[in-house]
Amino acid sequence: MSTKDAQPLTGKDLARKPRGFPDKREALIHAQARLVETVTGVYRQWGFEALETSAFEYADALGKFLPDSDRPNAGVFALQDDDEQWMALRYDLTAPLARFVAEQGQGLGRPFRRYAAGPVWRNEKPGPGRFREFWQCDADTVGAPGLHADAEMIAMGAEALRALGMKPGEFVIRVNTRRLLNGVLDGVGATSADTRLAILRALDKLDRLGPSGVADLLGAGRKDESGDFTKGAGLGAEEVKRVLAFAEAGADTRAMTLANLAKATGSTEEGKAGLGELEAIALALEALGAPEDDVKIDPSVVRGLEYYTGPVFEAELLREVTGEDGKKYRIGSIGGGGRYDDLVARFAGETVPATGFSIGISRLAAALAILGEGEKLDGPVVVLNLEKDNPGIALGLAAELRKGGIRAEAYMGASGMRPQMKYADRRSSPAVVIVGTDEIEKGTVTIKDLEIGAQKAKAISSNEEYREARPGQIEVPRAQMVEAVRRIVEAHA
RNA sequence: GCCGCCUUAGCUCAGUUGGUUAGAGCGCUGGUUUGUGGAACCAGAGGUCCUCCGUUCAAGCCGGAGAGGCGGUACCA
Repeated sequence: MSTKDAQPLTGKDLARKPRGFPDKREALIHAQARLVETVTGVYRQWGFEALETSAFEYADALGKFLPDSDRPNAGVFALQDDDEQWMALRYDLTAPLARFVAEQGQGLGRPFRRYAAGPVWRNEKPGPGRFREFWQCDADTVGAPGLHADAEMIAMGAEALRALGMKPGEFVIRVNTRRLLNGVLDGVGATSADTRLAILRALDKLDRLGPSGVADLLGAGRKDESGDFTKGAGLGAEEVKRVLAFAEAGADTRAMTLANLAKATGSTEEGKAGLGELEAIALALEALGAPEDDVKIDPSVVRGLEYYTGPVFEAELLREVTGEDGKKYRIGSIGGGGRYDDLVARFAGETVPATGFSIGISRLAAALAILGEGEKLDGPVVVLNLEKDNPGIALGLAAELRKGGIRAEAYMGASGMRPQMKYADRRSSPAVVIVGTDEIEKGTVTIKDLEIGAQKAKAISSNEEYREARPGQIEVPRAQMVEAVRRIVEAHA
């Protein structure tokens, strides 16, 4: 600290972006806006209403459910208000909802069904598709204890992902319940909190590490590629086998998985109760028409180690994603949720059953950007500034186009024509308007369709020919400019 | 947090046994063409060789420490 303070940063060293806090440009902003609009549209259709809370909450309202109880100060961004109370940026949209519900008390009718979209902040190590500031889009039902409320969340989540254009097999929502997991833990005689936690964490990695990796983690431990060692849960060989058999009970259909689980679960109270929960959810999913491809029961889903009390769900992008750099990226989880019956009780004393689903907008947008599915957006029409002594001509024409409802700008600067054309090209302009001495004398404007121009240019080899051809170019009387430009712009859209 | 790899221009990188003024391609800004996107040619801008300390007559290159980045792992409400 002291060394750095003594040598203040200057110049480029000063222009540093904190990692994990993305700068978003045109294409990404529009992609995210479309995602939010689509997802909230589905939530509204299912009868949820909008609720926005602010970025900051008091740290104690975010509660003991901090990111990592091993490192209580990491995970959230916190600061002290001028009355010395600790405030923290929200790390999800659920904890603030619980605070809101508790604060409103009986005044809020129940069940309360709300959706929300906005940024959340987590102070963690960022990675590809993983940020310290990112958007989530949530729906929650507060005050509904029945399992059909959880099933509704799951089916609606699947519908939202479908609405975003995902095809069968491109994503899956995997469903489990904490009670079933508790049954397994009881079944192998895991009593200490540490051991139970280690087993759950190992299970959660089944899809990434595979059965042998999970077996290592359940037993003595596992060494990763870099040689780092992770201590295991310390189960005996027989227990490892039983836990793995349970975790791998997932099958093609929900009914088959349930049948497998009935065999693997054993006779513990919690196990039976958990199985019953999943059966009830499966039934409701049937009624809601949730496709088998979209929603699977998967006993290896753990998720939410702290506040989930019952069913948990995890949405995963299955498509393999290859970036422009040729590298393959694993996007993984793009959403999830579950039942959190005790969260409101922290504030109110009164237990309020609640369940919710959350879609990770930023991660999805990053995935779609990597997939190259960002929208190609047209830039503005550019009016070239050729009469350098009289920039008012270009300004006036641009104003006229805008008045006609066309997105347009006059070129700012006094460069030659070539740089101005290059500028319009880089902006992805649909057209440029060219008015120089010739046009002024004739009372016309020249309009160039840049897309047609680009297509025709491919067939032209010499530079002279290219210039002579002036592809995609028309000259119209000045009075017809707005209409002629509009035709070109609309043909692009 | 732990482990590994990496750090030279906006980007991708070259840079010999330590040797004088650190380069290329792409990109950017312009010009050749007072008026045409691609191509060609020409020019220009752009560098704390990550930082500091050390070794040396001499360090982008060698040694040490630190920082940052990437990947893995842990964690992920």
